[in-house]
Amino acid sequence: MENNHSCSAATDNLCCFEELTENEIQLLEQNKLEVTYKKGENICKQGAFASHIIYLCQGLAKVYIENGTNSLTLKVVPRGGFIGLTSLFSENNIFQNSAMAYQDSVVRMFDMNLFRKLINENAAFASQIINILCENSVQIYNRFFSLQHKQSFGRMADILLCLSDRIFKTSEFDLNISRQELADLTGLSKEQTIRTLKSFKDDNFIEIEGKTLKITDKNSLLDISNYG
Amino acid sequence: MENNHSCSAATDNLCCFEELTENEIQLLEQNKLEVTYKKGENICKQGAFASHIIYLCQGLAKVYIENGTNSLTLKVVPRGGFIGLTSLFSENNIFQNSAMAYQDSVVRMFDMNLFRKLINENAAFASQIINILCENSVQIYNRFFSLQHKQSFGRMADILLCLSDRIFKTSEFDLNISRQELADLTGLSKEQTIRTLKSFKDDNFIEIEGKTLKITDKNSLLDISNYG
DNA sequence: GCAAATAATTGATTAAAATCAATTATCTTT
DNA sequence: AAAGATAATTGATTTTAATCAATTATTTGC
Repeated sequence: MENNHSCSAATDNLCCFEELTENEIQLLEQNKLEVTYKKGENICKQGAFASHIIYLCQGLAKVYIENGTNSLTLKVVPRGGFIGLTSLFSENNIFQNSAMAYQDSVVRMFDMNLFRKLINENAAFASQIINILCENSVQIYNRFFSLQHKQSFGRMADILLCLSDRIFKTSEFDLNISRQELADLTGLSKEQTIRTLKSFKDDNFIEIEGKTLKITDKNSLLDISNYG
Repeated sequence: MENNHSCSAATDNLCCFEELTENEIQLLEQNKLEVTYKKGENICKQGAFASHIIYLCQGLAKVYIENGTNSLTLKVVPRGGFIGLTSLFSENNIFQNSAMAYQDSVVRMFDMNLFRKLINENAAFASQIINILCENSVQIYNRFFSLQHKQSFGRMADILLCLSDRIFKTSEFDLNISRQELADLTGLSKEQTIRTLKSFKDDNFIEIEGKTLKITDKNSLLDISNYG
């Protein structure tokens, strides 16, 4: 499993819209809604009616699963990612997960039935959606494995590498989420999250300066991710 | 999250093949391989070349993710389920997970590129595959949540309810997998698995007679699953 | 059917991380 | 800028389940 640090990102660079015809794009455009969310706002709630497929144009969001007590961040969705794709599943018109904006975000909402119709009529488009779903599954599986079998250091290394490689695409980035959010990503308590971060800092694997986090020793993090 | 006991099954009753034309079915049939696996044998290995999509005709299997040290059972695949669908994902010709036969099993193997071709040419078929992928994702997400946020009793309740409701479809079934396999399903050690099972037995939620397991108090298990 | 091997069980100990409790830092609002 | 609120940090304690070690059942191969 080298190089497989269980990224929680949904990197849908694959642009499915390219497969649509002029007409189909127009249909989508005519029926789309554009909505702005502020940092911290809910984009959708688990259990609510899923009337639309949500496409994140700008910003950053998390998709999470919750019950009364606990919350688990399933994935981080960057610009270009979809939210609510699992509700495409027939006879399933409710959101299976919640989503929240990590940053101020802009989304486009496409009518669910229209989206389904496009899938049923345009195989190339459907094929792209399949790609997205598959890639997404692979990432969640690896993340699942990470949280299940690695302990605090490995989990933290995985998440930091993911954020760096997949989300921000630079070794130095503004970690503008709270420690609690980071804890939800690692599946640790916020206290344990803080202690683990501190340990990485003391070992000079990372630097933290205010909200800015810099990975200074990626190889060590990779080692920790792969156990060591 | 009522009624959502994080089932690990892939219940693809949705039969995607119905959407294929005579010609397409013939194409698939002409290029299929049929292979038999004995209990315990590997059906596919993570990292190996994924030349075929695997369809489980008979038997029962698990899909799991592994590294050198640990293994995590992602899902139980009953008759009618697919293995290796995530490898449909373009430019990804390796199996992302391993699969092993829980029981003697028969599979059909469909050429990956042919399968991709059918998806690209038959939108209704593609749509069914999307359904399967979505349903599968929802189940794995719930399972992920269960293992992440529930403790031993809740996890065990989830798995027993899943096996009963989704896989065997009866409250009394032959649990012909080892305690270690059950441990992999619950994400617990085999010792803890045994202790948890024993506790359920002592509380008269289940009866164990040799390899036969009978759920005698489903409501209590549901309560435990939903925390209590 | 018996021996060896494998699996299941039980108890004792340890370890990892959660929780609890208190303090300090940072952000918000006016 | 001050006050209050929220978030971050640190230390102490507890909890859960893993690990370790030993024993008992059950299979399997001959």
